[in-house]
Amino acid sequence: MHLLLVDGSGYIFRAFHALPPLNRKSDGLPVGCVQGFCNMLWKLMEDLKGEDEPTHMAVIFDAKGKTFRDDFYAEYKAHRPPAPPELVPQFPLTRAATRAYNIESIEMEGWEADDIIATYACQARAAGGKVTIVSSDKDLMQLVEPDGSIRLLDTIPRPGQPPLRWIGVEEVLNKFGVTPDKVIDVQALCGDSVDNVPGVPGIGVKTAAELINTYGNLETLLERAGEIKQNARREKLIANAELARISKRLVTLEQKVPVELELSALARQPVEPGKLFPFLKAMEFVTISKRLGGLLNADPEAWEADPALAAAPASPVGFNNEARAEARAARQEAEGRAGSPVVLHAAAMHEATKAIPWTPENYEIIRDAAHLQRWIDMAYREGLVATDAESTGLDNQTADLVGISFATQPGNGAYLPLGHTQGEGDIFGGGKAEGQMDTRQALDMLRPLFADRSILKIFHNAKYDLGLLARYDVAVNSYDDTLLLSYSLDGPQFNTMSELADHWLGVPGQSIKDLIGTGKGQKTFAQVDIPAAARYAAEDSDMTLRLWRILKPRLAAEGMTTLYETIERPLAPVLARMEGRGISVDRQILARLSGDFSQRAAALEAEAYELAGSNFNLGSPKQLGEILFDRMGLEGGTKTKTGAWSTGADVLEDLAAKGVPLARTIVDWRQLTKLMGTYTNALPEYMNARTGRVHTTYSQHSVLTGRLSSNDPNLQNIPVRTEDGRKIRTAFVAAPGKILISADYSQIELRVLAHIADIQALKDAFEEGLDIHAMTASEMFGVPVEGMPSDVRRRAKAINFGIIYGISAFGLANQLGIERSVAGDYIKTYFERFPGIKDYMDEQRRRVKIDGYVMTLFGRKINFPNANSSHAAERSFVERASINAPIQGTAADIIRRAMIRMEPELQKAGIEADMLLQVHDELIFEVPQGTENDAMPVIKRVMEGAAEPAVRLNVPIQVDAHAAHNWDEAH
DNA sequence: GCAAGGACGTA
DNA sequence: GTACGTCCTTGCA
Repeated sequence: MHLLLVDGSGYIFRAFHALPPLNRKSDGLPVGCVQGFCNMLWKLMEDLKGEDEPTHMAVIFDAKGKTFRDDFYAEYKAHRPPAPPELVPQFPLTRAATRAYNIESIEMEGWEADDIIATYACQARAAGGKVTIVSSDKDLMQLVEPDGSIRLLDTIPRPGQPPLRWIGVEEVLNKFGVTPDKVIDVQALCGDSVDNVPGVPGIGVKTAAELINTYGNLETLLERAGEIKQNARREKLIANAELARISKRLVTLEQKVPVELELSALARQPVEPGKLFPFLKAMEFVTISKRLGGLLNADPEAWEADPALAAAPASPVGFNNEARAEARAARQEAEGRAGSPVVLHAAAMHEATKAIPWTPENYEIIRDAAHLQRWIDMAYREGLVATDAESTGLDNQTADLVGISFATQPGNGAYLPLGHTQGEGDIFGGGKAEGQMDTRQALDMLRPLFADRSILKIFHNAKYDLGLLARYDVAVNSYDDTLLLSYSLDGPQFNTMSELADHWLGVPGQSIKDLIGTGKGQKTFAQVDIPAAARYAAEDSDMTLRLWRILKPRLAAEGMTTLYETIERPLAPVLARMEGRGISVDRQILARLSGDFSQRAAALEAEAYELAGSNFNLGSPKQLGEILFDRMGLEGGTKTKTGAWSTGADVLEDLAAKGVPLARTIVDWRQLTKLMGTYTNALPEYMNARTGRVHTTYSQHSVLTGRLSSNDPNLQNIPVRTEDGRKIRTAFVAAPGKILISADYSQIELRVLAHIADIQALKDAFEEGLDIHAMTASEMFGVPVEGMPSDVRRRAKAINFGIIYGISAFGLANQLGIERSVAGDYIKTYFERFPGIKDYMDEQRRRVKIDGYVMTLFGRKINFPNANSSHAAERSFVERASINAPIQGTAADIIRRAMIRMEPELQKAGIEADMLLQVHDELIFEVPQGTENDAMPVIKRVMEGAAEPAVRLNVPIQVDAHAAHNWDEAH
């Protein structure tokens, strides 16, 4: 018999430190050690052929938890740091690898791998067999037998040494200066700092071997310690005799572990392709699979990946597609499986990262090129750097760069100040503060780093930094964004660094207000003194890096990799460029409108005072309510939730219809003042002095359903419904020599609904290009489309929208001004005419209660933590929102995909067109005049095909595009 | 100076 | 009935 025992745990740790990191391609799971382990096992079996070929074999691992040694010496291995988080998911995988090779994998709680190895080695030797222990652990040297029946084999590759190194008595003598039977006595004296075996302080291997060789063994030495001549050595031995005895117990391997498997059960089994290839495929080890396939004369492609270990399916999930429903089931199972490797990894990264202490005193201030170069070098060594640009404001189109911070490992950090000023209270802002690098020199050094695709830059809100850095001609390739990671995983739940730090790291986030103040006395970051700024900025990068370590692995664990990598991350630079371009606004048109509106508003104001019989603040709903309902005593007033009179437009319209002229006056006045306050007066304030254009800021991470939002100014709510409102659109103009194109999706949400809920009648109508609201009316009310009264169509339109919004009889009645019972009948009829709708709605209601979220066709999750609220109104709200969210969200995903593809497609087609704005289902472009007819078909094609190939919609998507010199005419 | 509420602009 | 952002008033610190 020849028994081969492999020290699996020892191998994993050595592989971890020796091999470069490797991640599974489809989900980023670390698998470097697993791959190394697989290679090692195979190579071992190849190398040990002929007379060294083992007849029995097992791989032994350390089990987690305490061992009997901890019972009598609590400090044993106490200083050992927790396993690196990348290693944690690989522990179970190496066990699985062993089984895949059809080799016994053995571990026992309470025992170290070495004890189990010792036990089997002794058993085999007693049975007259030969034993080879594959390990480079010196603790196992005590087992070596002079007769060669037990040997160690070191297979860890070392430069300049043969690949296989046999360790027999001679090698043990070289290492410990004694024969194997005395190794434990030597170790008892010299101890082991790694395992925290104390030994006798001040005695090393050399002295220990000399003493043991002189006195024969440890007990004799300790008994006769008084005879030793050297004073210090004698006293140490006498004082620490007990420590030496404990140390000996610690290093002595137990040879009588109650092992479960008999020796005979370790007899070698042939490799079975049916066990091997499903594992290798799950790990995505293509090269190993091919090589072993050739050697075993088997086709690796004949086996599917082991579903228990494979990457979670990232494919999007739909409602009406059976294959996708299956994928969803598989993914949810994967998500719920606590022991799944990616889930394990994510949890380990979270734990490990949280445990890293905060050491702000270590943050550095970079004041010269040499120091900056050291940080650039560190980024190259790590392959990544978290970074954050500090600037003078929140708008990256006007703010100036003040400094840049970096972190390459959790706990380190540096700040490169560039634009700090000196001297406060001086209206000229003082000069440049001392001790800062020249901005141009620093950026020249940093440009290659930011552009280097092999170095990952980690931002929090990359869009801001990308847009700011672009103004300094710094291009960024290869980046991650913790804000978008968080949004992909958790939606808009955590929006700020502060909230993320609080939730994931358990530390309070920083407040910029503490540095720059607030209100009138607010400073800019440039005025903050450099040490304080450095502490803040470096910590920001440190936090970003820590958050990244926690959030990135969650993508794979929770099946959100595709969403993040194909939609969220690539969209950020597209938005940054749109923000940077801005749109041209005609100041004169706005000024003329302001004049017109304010004159008319003033007239209405006077009229209102006349009608009310007194002057009051027309802008105060409180005062208006009191005048209408208390003083004038009008009937039919309703109260808001705070008990104030309700004076909304619908209430005033009702009153006007009942012959209250004041109500009409107020409605008109409100419209005009709204247009002035929000648009004609406000927009010119947003014109950028540098570009002469208006630059909105998009928020990619604020909307529950996946839509964008626009702010400062909001260019997604420019008026369109009223004639006066539309005049404002005429002020959004093309630059000289250019023309605007507006391209909008026609009925995108109803089409998405028709697809998701699989409504044949709706799909047919879209296929035939019918007027969808007229078709609905005709189905519901039995009125022919030809010559249909406009009111009938209007009612059907309201119902169609109602369906998208998660219809209720109450809401529909309100909208149409009809009885609730009539609205209920409408809904009933609708469900009868389009039966799939009800199924869809019920399915979403059911899912949100089970899962706490619903999903778009592209796999975006929309969370509803209150789905099972005890508050009935809240529950109903969640039900409606969960019906709407997959529809609105899928439409949002589609236009996001269109935007990501638009620029490369335009370029490919040789078309010069700048994408300027997005308004949920509409994209605005600026193109050279005369090229619009070339641009529009490309734009249409990209938008209409944006769902594919990820999702094949079974309704046609239609985009209408128009070109004109201003937005009103183009729309 | 700030937060909340009401009102209203968009898809 | 869904999803947003902004302006203005009000009330409190």
